[in-house]
Amino acid sequence: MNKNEVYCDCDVIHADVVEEVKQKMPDEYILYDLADFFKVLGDSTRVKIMWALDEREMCVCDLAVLLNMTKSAISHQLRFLKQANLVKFRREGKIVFYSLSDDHVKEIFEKGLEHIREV
Amino acid sequence: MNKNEVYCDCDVIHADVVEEVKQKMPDEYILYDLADFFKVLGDSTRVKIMWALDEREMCVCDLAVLLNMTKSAISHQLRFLKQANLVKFRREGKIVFYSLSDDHVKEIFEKGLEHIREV
DNA sequence: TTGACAATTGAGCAACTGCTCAACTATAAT
DNA sequence: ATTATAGTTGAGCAGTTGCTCAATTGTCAA
Repeated sequence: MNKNEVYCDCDVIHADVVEEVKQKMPDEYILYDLADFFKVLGDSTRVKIMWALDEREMCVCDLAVLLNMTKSAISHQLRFLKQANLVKFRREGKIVFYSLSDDHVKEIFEKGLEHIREV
Repeated sequence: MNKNEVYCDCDVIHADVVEEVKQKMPDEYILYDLADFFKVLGDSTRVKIMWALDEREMCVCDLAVLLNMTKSAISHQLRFLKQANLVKFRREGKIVFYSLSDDHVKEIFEKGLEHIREV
């Protein structure tokens, strides 16, 4: 796909505004990564996991029991959270304990929760 | 589907932990709404729109030109953002101007951006 | 009233996502 | 070694999502 192709179906109305905003626009990949970051938090199962891990370190089985889901389903979602660096883990024998990996994320998560509770 | 049915395929390992976390767990719908909130921010088109509106109030056409997309596509996404109360709008003749509706959201959005830039 | 243009909307489709299921690995106990 | 349990993984499928396209609404100017 040609990146320079024009898909827009209308003429610019406020050329000055568009130009000004375009100048300041961050690199494409930054906004892409930002969307991916929010996307990881944009699923109820993952949000529940995040909330639980925000309370306590937990293993896959406990999470499965808590959320009444299969280990497999939980494990799949933990994979996303791991890849996005939202959770970390430690192994203790057969058991793998998960916890939140990042205070920054914790803050954003808790701010989101606060926002929802006010609406 | 029966809500009380058990889907989990394993026994609880740390019953005390699960019980404690279950007690504190917010109502189902709260975490559901939180996921929906993040989900709205979890798309690159909507993130770009949010970023642009964080800079300046803009009309549909200008957004379409800025992001090189059709008015229709932009309008569809603005619909989501409207429904989620992330943007507000005002009509001026034929033109509809959109802007961010919420300082809380602005803060979460900017914190997310900051987080991405640090990684 | 008619035409022009900004914006919205619904149907439909291709791409994506979250789960299930079955097979697998890792570790510990016997 | 064998068995049991915790956890992971890949394929596949049903449900969801973001776009296109065409039709429509809303507003203004001639």
